[in-house]
Amino acid sequence: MGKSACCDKNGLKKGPWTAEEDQKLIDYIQKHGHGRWRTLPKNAELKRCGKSCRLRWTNYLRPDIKRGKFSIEEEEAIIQLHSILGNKWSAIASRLPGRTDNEIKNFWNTHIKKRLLRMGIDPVTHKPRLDLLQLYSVLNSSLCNLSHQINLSNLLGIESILNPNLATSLLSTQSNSQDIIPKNFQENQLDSSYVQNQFQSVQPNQIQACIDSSTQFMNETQLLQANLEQLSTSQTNFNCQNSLQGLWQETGKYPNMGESLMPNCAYHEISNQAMMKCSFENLSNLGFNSSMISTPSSSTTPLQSSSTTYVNGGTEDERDSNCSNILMFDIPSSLDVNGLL
DNA sequence: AACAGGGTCAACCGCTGTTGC
DNA sequence: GGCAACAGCGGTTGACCCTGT
Repeated sequence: MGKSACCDKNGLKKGPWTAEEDQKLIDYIQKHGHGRWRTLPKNAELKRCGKSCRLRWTNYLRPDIKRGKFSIEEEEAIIQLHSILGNKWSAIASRLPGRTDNEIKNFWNTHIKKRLLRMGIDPVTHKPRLDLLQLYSVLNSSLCNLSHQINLSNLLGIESILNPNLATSLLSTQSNSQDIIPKNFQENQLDSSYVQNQFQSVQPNQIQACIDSSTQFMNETQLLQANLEQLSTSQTNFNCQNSLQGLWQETGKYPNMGESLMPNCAYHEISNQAMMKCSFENLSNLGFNSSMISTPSSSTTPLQSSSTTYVNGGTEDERDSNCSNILMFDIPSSLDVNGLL
């Protein structure tokens, strides 16, 4: 369908450019400037279509192109810009000097997208993946049925550390479902096979009800993120910050984190996942079969004493590891963690 | 050494938006 | 307003490279 490719006409060349072709194009553009791409190939004695010449110039030959690996700052900027602009690669590229839309698009598809997926974040919405949320909802629903045996305040063990509102809200959600908050954690160890049976018996209307409560849960995580911000003692100073702030002012839109957040380039979405991780790990502590509970990072890294989260790692693995570090909550040593968990 | 599988990225394709007549 | 030419964008492809077996 549609018109035929321009290069099909007149036996124009396709495929990789040779050094000779590159030189011809560079020489011509240096002499005459770019533009009028349609007539450029003929004038430059190139057997290419204008489109191909434009692409070669803008994506590869342009003198102001910055080549090489993306820095962490650039990566953070891309993630943030993508959360605002979506797949508007040219708009994103215009805010990253020296990078082309094609380069950013490729980098997104080959690196960032996969990393976000690994972290349980939907690369389209920049929120925790719906399937994980639904899993949480279903588990939550199962917990509704089992509420006589579950100490939900223990389930939300991080509440007192991070955001009492979150737990309070969830608890009230639970009590709206006629839940009763039991008294003591020792009584509440779950038999995983029993939970699995409950899991299978969940009705669609129960699932919907709990998806609704999960929506509230997500809203509350935004408050949680604000608290996490306060916990962080080191603010990362990214080059993109001014650019992003300008963009936020232009669009009036913050990167889906909730208006209460201060704009900076820290990866706020982490907090959503961190919340899920905590919830899942607490579920694990309650005896859920690990095969039922997929945590973004299954390791049980010890709680960190430092609250600095930004590490300028180099390799892919290191960056993943850094993300994992960000997920770790900072627990003051004065707190009795064992008591909370 | 040979092969398979996966990752990367330059280049292409098809579509849409803009401009000029 | 309608049309054609052109520029630009985002999605996709395929050649190449690397790594593991």
